[in-house]
Amino acid sequence: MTSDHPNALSRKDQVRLEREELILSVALSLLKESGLNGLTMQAIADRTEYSKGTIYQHFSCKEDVLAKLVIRCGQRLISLIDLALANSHGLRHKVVMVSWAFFINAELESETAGLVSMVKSPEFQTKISDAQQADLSRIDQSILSRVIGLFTQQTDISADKVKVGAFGWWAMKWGVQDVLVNDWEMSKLGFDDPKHYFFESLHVFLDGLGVQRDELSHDFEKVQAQAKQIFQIN
Amino acid sequence: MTSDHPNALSRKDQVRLEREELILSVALSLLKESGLNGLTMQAIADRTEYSKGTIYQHFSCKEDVLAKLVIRCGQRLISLIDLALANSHGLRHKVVMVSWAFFINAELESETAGLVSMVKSPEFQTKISDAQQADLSRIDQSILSRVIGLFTQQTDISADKVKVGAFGWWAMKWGVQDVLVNDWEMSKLGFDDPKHYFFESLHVFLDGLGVQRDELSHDFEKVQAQAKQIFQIN
DNA sequence: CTTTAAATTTGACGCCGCGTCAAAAAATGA
DNA sequence: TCATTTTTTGACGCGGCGTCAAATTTAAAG
Repeated sequence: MTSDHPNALSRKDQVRLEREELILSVALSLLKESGLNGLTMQAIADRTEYSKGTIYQHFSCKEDVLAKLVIRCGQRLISLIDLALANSHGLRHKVVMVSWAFFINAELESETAGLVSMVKSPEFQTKISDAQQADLSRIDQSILSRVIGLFTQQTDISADKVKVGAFGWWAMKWGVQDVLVNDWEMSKLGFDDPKHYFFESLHVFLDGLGVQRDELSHDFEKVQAQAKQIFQIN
Repeated sequence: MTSDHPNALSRKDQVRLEREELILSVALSLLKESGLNGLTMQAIADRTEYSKGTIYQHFSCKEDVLAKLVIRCGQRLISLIDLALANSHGLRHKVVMVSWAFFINAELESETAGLVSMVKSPEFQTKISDAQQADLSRIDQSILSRVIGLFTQQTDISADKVKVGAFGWWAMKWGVQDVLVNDWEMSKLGFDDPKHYFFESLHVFLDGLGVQRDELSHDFEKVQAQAKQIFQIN
């Protein structure tokens, strides 16, 4: 039983992979339509026209499905970040564009983005496989190492500030994500557009770090348009 | 049936309130011992020596219990913040001490602190009463208004930066909270003590805002000791 | 103290979703 | 065609949530 295509997946694996895709896409659509509550294993089975047992041959539990969704979302994010880094110039501009990668990725699949912090909770982690935990961990590592590398390579920031820069950006970014995904009552307190305030805060932070200013980066609308163009949105 | 103590709670209400306390303390201890999974309505009933039905006379659902825990935790936080504000001087020092209020509050009851973002999720919000939602909302408002007030009153920050300052601090703070409660694999990337990095980042941010520096605020150990003293920890 | 009425407590019950597994169906191959 | 392996199926058991009719307790009235 040798494969016809030595380098390709066997027919069996091919089918298996396609079905996994199907299950995930169905899960995502259920999530969009009726939220976490509407996403049940039975519902996935019904919608995919398979039975529950078959679903369980691909995913060990509900958490496994959700984790996989988050992992895919994270991988897409990384590719957006790489696009951002490849299409920007200067530390400040790069940091801004990387931040936009996050926002746009979250917009592309807000349902999934909202699950990230839940997936990182201890309760959740105990239910998923070590492999999945490792995948999730690797995503954060990939992102953070890119940011650290970015701060390191650029000349306009002192060596001892590199990690502080990466950390501060990381913390701010997650804080805002939290605010955005559940739409925290920010507006009730006069913060109508959290993204605007995020970028203002980010610039203040970069100022504090001693990162060189540039005109383009401070123009919210212009940078947003640029981001959408780079990431090919709309 | 007039009350013996005109200004006090009626006997009935008194009993009711005591029992609510009991239920919450039992819920908290269950949470500490066996996590969210171990916290079931039946377990609360067993531990309190009441029956499930009676528990349900106090709380409409499990989420109601959790929300109440988070609200109490938030109220204690506000009192810590007020202590911090009353015992610190100058904008930078005050911001630092308020941040410590958060960290120490989270340490005092880490189980509850870890629930905050979950409680804010849309799924969760649909399950709790409007009153609870309002209480939760009010806590954030109280905190943010104190911080905004703080930035407004001080003279070393321009008016148009006030909201940016409050927002940036808020975002950073939540981001770090996220990192701390689930212990995000920060250490794997060389960020051994997130709190240290948080305060370094915070100072960078305050620098960027143009907040006056002072010696004390930059000494992590000293400020931590001061915070513990003010909040009467240990 | 008894009787009656109201208030409170109880836990068995119904429901739903998860995950399992023996049996059925399909695929393989001889 | 039939035997064997692989895959699929959905009925089932379990556990937790929330309910509600019945039991118990408390209060009031006679």
